Amino acid sequence: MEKLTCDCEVIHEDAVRKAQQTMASKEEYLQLASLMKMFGDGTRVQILHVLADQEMCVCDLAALLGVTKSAVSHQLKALRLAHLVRFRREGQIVYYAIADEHVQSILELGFTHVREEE
Amino acid sequence: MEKLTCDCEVIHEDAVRKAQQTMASKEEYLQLASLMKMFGDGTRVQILHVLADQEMCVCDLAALLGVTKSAVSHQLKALRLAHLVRFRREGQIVYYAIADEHVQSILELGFTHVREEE
DNA sequence: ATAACAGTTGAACAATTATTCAACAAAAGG
DNA sequence: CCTTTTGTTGAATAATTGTTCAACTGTTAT
Repeated sequence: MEKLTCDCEVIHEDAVRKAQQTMASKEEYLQLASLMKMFGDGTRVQILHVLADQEMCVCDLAALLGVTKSAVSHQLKALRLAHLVRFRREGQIVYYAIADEHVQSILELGFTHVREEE
Repeated sequence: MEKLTCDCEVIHEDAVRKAQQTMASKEEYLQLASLMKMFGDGTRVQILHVLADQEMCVCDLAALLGVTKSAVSHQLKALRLAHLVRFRREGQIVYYAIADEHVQSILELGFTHVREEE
């Protein structure tokens, strides 16, 4: 039995109960939110879109996006932790690429939605 | 001809040029990022997931999520501006629902990705 | 060794953001 | 008309976040 900590009473008890049953756990929503957060930044979304076509090294990404290597590296680390990119080292150069096809699918759905708005 | 404002030289000129051609405009990336940002918060993503199943009023959402009506209303406004939810008023009660099927598709892809991680 | 270059990291700073509180608008009912 | 209730709004606050700078790692070449 969970106390409802809000400033109002439930109006449609049936709807709320039904929702409670179909909901995922709070942790899962937080995981989902932090995944989606990766797509919620201009620099990161550019990186992901570019890497969906071809692998690239940090330096080229920095030049392409007009930011410092450091900035790109920080963002790539975040994307790595979210399992959205993978990388391979070749000498001193590190090449990054998209981790899997989900990334591309999510980007495409997003673009579709954006382009449909008036 | 655009000056590259970063702290390094281009290493793979061909890769960078190819990327430049397939890239969308900066504005489009920012629009996409602000769309995806809507999914990048625990409260909002819960709201979207719940509304994907059934419409709900602000009060019930607040009770369900354990936050104030005000917090829910602020988030619903953001979701409205991103064209992710629509609403109808019935007396004093305002019912919110998902705007279109894209929302559900994006959520599902996200959940799939999250659940695939070890 | 030493120098040069690619990349990473942590601290600091600025900017954005999510929540609460309080005040307000709009509808319903006594 | 006055009260109650749903919902919205703006200001304030706290927390998160993206970038830069500077220092550091590791690899390559002289």
